[in-house]
Amino acid sequence: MKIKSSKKAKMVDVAKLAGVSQATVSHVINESAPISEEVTERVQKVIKELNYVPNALAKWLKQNKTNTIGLLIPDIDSGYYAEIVKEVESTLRERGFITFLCNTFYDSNLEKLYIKALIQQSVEGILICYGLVNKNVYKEIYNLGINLVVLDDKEVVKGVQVPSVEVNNINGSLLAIKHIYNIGAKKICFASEPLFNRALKLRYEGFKKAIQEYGYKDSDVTLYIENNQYNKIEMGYNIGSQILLDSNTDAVFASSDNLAFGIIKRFREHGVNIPDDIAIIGYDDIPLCKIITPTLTTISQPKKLIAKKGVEMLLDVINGESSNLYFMIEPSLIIRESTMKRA
Amino acid sequence: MKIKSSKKAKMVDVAKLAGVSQATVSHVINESAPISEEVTERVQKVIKELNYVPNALAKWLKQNKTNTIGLLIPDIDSGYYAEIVKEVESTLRERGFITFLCNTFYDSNLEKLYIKALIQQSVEGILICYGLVNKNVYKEIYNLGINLVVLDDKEVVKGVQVPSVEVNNINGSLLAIKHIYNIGAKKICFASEPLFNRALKLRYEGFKKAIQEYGYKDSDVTLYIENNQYNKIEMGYNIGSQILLDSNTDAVFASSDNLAFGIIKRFREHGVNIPDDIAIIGYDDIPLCKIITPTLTTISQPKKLIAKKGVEMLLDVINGESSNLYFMIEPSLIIRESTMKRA
DNA sequence: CTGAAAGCGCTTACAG
DNA sequence: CTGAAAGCGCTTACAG
Repeated sequence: MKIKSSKKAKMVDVAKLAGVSQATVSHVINESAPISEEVTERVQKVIKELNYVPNALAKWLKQNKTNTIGLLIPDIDSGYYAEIVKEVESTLRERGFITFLCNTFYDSNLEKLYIKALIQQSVEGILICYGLVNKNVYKEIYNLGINLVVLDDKEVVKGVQVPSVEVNNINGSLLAIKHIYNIGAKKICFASEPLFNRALKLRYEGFKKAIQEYGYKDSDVTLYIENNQYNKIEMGYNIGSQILLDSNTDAVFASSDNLAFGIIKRFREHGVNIPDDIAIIGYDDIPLCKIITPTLTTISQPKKLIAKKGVEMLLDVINGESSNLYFMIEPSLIIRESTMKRA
Repeated sequence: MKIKSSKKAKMVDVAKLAGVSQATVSHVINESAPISEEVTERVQKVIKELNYVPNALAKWLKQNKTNTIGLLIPDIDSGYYAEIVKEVESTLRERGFITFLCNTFYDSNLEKLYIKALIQQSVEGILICYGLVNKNVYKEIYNLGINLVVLDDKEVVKGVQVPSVEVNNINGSLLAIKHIYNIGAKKICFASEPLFNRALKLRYEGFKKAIQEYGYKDSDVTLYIENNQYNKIEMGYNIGSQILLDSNTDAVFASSDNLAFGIIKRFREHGVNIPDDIAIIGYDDIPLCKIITPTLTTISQPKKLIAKKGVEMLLDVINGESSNLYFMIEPSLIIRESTMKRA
């Protein structure tokens, strides 16, 4: 679409054509003063005529306020974060904020780049939906006095806790292993991508705690933890073949649904019957769990609640309200076909 | 994180503390004049000391340039758009642009709201990744002289074609039906969400053209086109049960992969063997096609190429370069298990 | 190599 | 109910 030759109208152009001052135009637009009906109509007519659109940059600069929030996610292409984003955006929109979404790919350089850009754009606050790869960035944000809330992480900067919302990952693993125990699995395993963040570490901690609690001996437990970070489904696919080499596994606990999907794909290719030969349970409860064959038993993260709480906390921080700066949410077990033995 | 009590430093603060003029600080930061090494170092030291971050709003206002681009997608929670977004963002970043991502949910009000917000924020251009629900908005954007490129749509505003990139949807359907014909399907059907946009309409057109070309009689063809727009997988799930009522269908052509997934889910629940009882082919080639059971034969959209072409075209429009304002990309057939009969 | 000054397009006390 | 004027935090010719 070609740029029209006519220049963009400014507020002063509207004022001139309407025969009023610029201040009056501003008041009409923002309803910030009681302008007479006659003048109001005249101004509005000119605004339409000139296709006038206020320049938000100028407004924000003057007001020292932008009503914008930065949102950092690691991977747009994950059902989990997609749901969080939707909820965060709509909640913020209701509260009059615009969201700037940034996708970091877990790349430490991109994390820095985006946060710098957001700060330069004078966002009112930043909501980070995962534990940053580069923990130093928390300190940088702190030093600049930027309002910040983090989901799924817990950090202390200079003795001050970063406001955060977490799901109880320890209990998530406990729920998973309890279920596996209840369906009678004797030989079990824990499959995970590298434990590069707090959530994954805690799931592993919870797993270790759970096997003690349910009396699994070390010889009945195998760990498959990848060394390198890459596509989760592929990681699962590779782990799947390792599991098959240990022919006596009864149940797999995967640290994420996507990992479980990869494992399932491998099992399926080798004619392994799920759950009769091997049961499998995931983590996250992304929408796909209901679509896959077999449908996937998993630990549900209350994503809407996480998002809502995070937004609430951030708005409190912005408004200087001293609310709780930490909130823990409990996960739950969703039982589906992948652990429902027929016999 | 609490707001630190110290105020944010401005350029003038840096200037004072470094004992130079504001202009000099600006030149150091932007390397816009040959400042002596000694002064440069002094200024940079103060910048660090004060944690100074330039205010982009002020800069952009003065320069009348933002290096930002608005990106509109209808649904972040779709593998298709997620891939497009990734490619668009990274391509734009290489070219020095920041992307503002907006998720419209196919909601005509949100479309307007976001576009207005983007224009007020003075983006250099807008890239829309789907046919807008509200076609009038194209005209509004045109009237404001905003640089625009659209993917997967083709519109003319006031006699001027909106710059756009399309995939050849007619040929996509031809490829699909040709394949269905080749595997020997006699009774076939076309399943689709409502034909609310150009891409879906063209896929339907292509389907009609294809059945003629391959000699299917009307009595061998059934249409399942939903009346209401809702979750695609659920739509597919519902269409799936309708297809099963017509017990003699040999092959299904679904207008999107997600729709196909819903159909597959229903078939599976009823013990229908895919592809031996009924073959199925989707459209889009989202990553999930390789994961699902059975893996899904589909028409591949070259998403990276679409994204790259779109960005390229938008940058051309912004720079006033008179490139081609329309580009058509050819789809291809990806054969997987869902149409690979064993016998 | 460095600085004084105008100006980007708005908002907002304040005066009348 | 309306307007004159200062100022938000930068950039950029221009002068020296």
